[in-house]
Amino acid sequence: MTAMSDAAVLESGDALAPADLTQQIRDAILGGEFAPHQRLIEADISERYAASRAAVRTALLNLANEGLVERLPNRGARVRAISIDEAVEIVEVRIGLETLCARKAAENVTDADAVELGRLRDEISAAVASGNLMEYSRLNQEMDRRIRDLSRHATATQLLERLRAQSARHQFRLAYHPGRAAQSAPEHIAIIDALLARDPDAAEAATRSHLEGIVGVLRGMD
Amino acid sequence: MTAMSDAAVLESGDALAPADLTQQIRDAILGGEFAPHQRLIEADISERYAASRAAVRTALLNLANEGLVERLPNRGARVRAISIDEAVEIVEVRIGLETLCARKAAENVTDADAVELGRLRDEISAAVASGNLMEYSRLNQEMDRRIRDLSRHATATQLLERLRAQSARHQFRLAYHPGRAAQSAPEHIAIIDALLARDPDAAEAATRSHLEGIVGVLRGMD
DNA sequence: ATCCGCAAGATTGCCGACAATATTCGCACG
DNA sequence: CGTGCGAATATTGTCGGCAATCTTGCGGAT
Repeated sequence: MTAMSDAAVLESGDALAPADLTQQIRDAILGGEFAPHQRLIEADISERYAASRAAVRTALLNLANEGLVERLPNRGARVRAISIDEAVEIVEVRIGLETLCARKAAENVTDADAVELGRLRDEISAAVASGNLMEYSRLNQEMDRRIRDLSRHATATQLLERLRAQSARHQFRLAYHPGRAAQSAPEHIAIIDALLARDPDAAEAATRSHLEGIVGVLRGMD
Repeated sequence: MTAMSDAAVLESGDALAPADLTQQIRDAILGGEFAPHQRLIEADISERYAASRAAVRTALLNLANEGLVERLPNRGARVRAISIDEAVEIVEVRIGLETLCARKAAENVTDADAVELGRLRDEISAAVASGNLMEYSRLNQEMDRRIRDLSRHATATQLLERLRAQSARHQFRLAYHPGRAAQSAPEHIAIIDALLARDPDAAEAATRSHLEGIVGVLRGMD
């Protein structure tokens, strides 16, 4: 029989394993609970989540790998802040990776995939027409994930997922940029159409064009 | 207590810090002392390098981030084996990243850089002419690093360095592929010439052409 | 003879405590 | 009143030991 720990704050009962803890902290960062540049002191987090310091340490190591936090030697971890310049760099890299994926994806579209893509296309149109930005943003992510899956390119997929996590905050801001949806929606439709046509060149061109548009908008943001 | 000669595997007396230990294990993997798929048992490595098991653990975590080892939950770490397919994927990704860097680099070449690049060009020619493959391979790496520096693109640079470490073994085999130097040398020269001409389009084209050649050779290897 | 369960060994995962390092604050000194 | 030095504090880094988990080898039942 284990003694009940009354030090637990949010989680009652059992201590968190590092894997779960990593997810919790990740969500907290992505959700804005931990602000950029905020120091993540192991003891504090340990107490907050009722986990051992070793577990916190492991979790922070994981998140550092993903690029969500940065670790300064002997000076601890803090939430990594992605500057506009870095966000631009990330999108520039995404151009190289996503065009590759788009091209591969276009070669791998099965008839079943085509049906799914067609439905996604309609849902995107509907979301934009009804001005539902939240849904539109979700569908964009869904589409990007679908393309990564179709590409069957593990290396590019892995790198893209890392980059997406890092720039999640900017991605979010972008979605609510005035007039952004109106411009990007046709671009997304164009990418899907290229995939449906099994046309790698068109898929690459549409993807590149879309991402270059994002670079332009990012550069325009303060 | 300053670091002493690190040539010996067994350091008597002093324990190794995780940072140094990471480098030692990295070198051992890249140097072939640890074969692909070989299990890296923490206790064994701990004894071999006279380091604590925690230090070994940290080092293995670092190397897992870099993609040199893979960690199976509750089953330890082993040297990651890069298949030909994966090597092809890596080069495909490198196309996207290195063309980006080449383009940026071409825009950043100063007169001083041009002198250095010219010297590198001559050295490459000389190494090929004299059939010094080892030197040629070294110069290729030197050139790639130079281009990354010139690109001033931290994101792409970081990803490229990871990928290079992962595919070091294939990179090595490639360098000694029959007739490989004769074909790739002109391609490298072309890249340097494009940089010297400050021509981003030419730099991108030359880089892409070069890497696509590597993809072809890799696909031809068993 | 073969297969299944079970115990013994091997190996990683986790934790609390201690040591090392960086930062901050007080205090004497110019 | 500013400045450099040193102690006190805050925080991370490291270690050895124990618990959890996986693998392996053995014995008995069919």
